[in-house]
Amino acid sequence: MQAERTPGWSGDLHAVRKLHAFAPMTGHDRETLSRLMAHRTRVEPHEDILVEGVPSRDIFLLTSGWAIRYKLLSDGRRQIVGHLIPGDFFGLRASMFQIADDSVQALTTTSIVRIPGKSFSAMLRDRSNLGMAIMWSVMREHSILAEHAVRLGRRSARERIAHLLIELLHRLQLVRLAGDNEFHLPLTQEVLADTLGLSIVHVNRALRRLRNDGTIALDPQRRRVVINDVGRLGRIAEFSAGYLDQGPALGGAAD
Amino acid sequence: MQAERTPGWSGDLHAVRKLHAFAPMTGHDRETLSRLMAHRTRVEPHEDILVEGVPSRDIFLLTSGWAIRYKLLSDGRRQIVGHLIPGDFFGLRASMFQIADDSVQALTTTSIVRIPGKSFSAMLRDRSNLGMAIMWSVMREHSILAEHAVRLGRRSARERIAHLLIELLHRLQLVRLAGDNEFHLPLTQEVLADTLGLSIVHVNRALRRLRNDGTIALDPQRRRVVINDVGRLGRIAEFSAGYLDQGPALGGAAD
DNA sequence: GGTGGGCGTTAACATAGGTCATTGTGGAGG
DNA sequence: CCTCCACAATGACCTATGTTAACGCCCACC
Repeated sequence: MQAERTPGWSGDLHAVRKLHAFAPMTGHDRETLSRLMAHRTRVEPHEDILVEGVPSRDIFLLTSGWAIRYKLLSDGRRQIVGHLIPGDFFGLRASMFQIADDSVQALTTTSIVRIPGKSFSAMLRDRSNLGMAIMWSVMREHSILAEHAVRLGRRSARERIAHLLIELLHRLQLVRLAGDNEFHLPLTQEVLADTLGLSIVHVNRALRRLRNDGTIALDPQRRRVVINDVGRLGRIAEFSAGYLDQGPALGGAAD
Repeated sequence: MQAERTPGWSGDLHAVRKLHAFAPMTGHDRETLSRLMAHRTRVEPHEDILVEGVPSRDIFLLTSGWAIRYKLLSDGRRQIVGHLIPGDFFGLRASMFQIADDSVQALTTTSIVRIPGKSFSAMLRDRSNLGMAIMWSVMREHSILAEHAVRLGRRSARERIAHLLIELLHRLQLVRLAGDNEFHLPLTQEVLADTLGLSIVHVNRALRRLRNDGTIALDPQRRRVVINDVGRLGRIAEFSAGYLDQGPALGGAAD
């Protein structure tokens, strides 16, 4: 369903802010993006945008709301392999391979922009900053995924939660969707559990401990987290932002 | 330390075979590769080739032996995030960002080829098949990593081992380093544990069960695995090869 | 031909985290 | 106003996996 207008850069600043952190978005790039954004689509919660095993050629940009990338096992177990927030692209891998190798589902009402595979190829061919910036954001996603694996394989429940919260804080700050120490977190405990490889009950326990500690505060109604002591949470998580804050090495592969 | 000669394609077939699965390697591509391979380096077990946090501009190609990609926590916990086998490239992310965001260490005596960042950039700029093929192999690695996360987050010890073995069987077969149902596996139980997010003891237990089952056979001396019943192991793992066997969509982003 | 170190194997025991079951609460819809 | 439903919260209990500790084997090295 069609939704918001696209008056200049009102709602799409997220992507620009993020990409800008990598490569300067020229007027031309912005124009290109803006043209691509001509038609946005609204997606409702629980709707799948990409489905594992199904062909897809296009690239997507999430412009508002949250989504997850996940895989299912036949007995219903689900592992969430990533979270998509405004400014994130997805579908690139699916467009390079024949088919999507994981599913993407909206968590909240979201709006997305579909960039035809052809347009994206053209951008790459022209070596526009935009194309390069998107490649960079794929690499960054790869880094995030590697940290996710460490979280799943070698951290305790408490550490996993702490680490995820700090990671999200950083990512959201980059697109100005988080304050210094608080943000809107539309994840149910079930989603957290499937992200962190834990049971719902245990997520609840660990969360409560963190709250009793006074380390964080949750407002379940407004779905808001406040991190009372960012330093402490970071220490629990043993978080180091290296994998998120890397600028590009412009002389390198992207030269 | 300098080692083998590079007479034509003797030892480097692995990479070619793998890349060929993606895009036809023209004579020109082969020539380029071969020029790049001019000097190979030998790396001894336990030697780090890349270190998390340390700058690196070059791309590497592993031409023989095994290596791992890993991260450490301050108390010594280690999570292996990937295995590198002959034909695998690494260092691309490190070259796009300022620094490596994980470490790469040789498991066996290996030989590697260092491709200067500049040469790689040039290949990309020229849109050579080689450059594209390398991008493709990065994407494939991303897919493998996503499956790794699922393995860590939502599979039991037994399933994790089964899944890893089948994955390695497939990957090794692609470069002709595995037979129909057996291959050389130079991973100690400690490495398996750090890969699978388990303790050494528990890896041992799960492995023994698999052996008692008759599902697999191990020759610890010769470091060889024989999978007596590939179908069964695959069913235990709930393995589907989609994420490994994807050919390229040449009309897509790589068009 | 000792000896020491790396690796695999096992048993006994400890615990983080899973499962099951129940209750509360707020919002959506009749 | 009542009902339903999704979600959070918690207690009781269970189990997969971790920990500690010991032992054996092979092999490299002295």
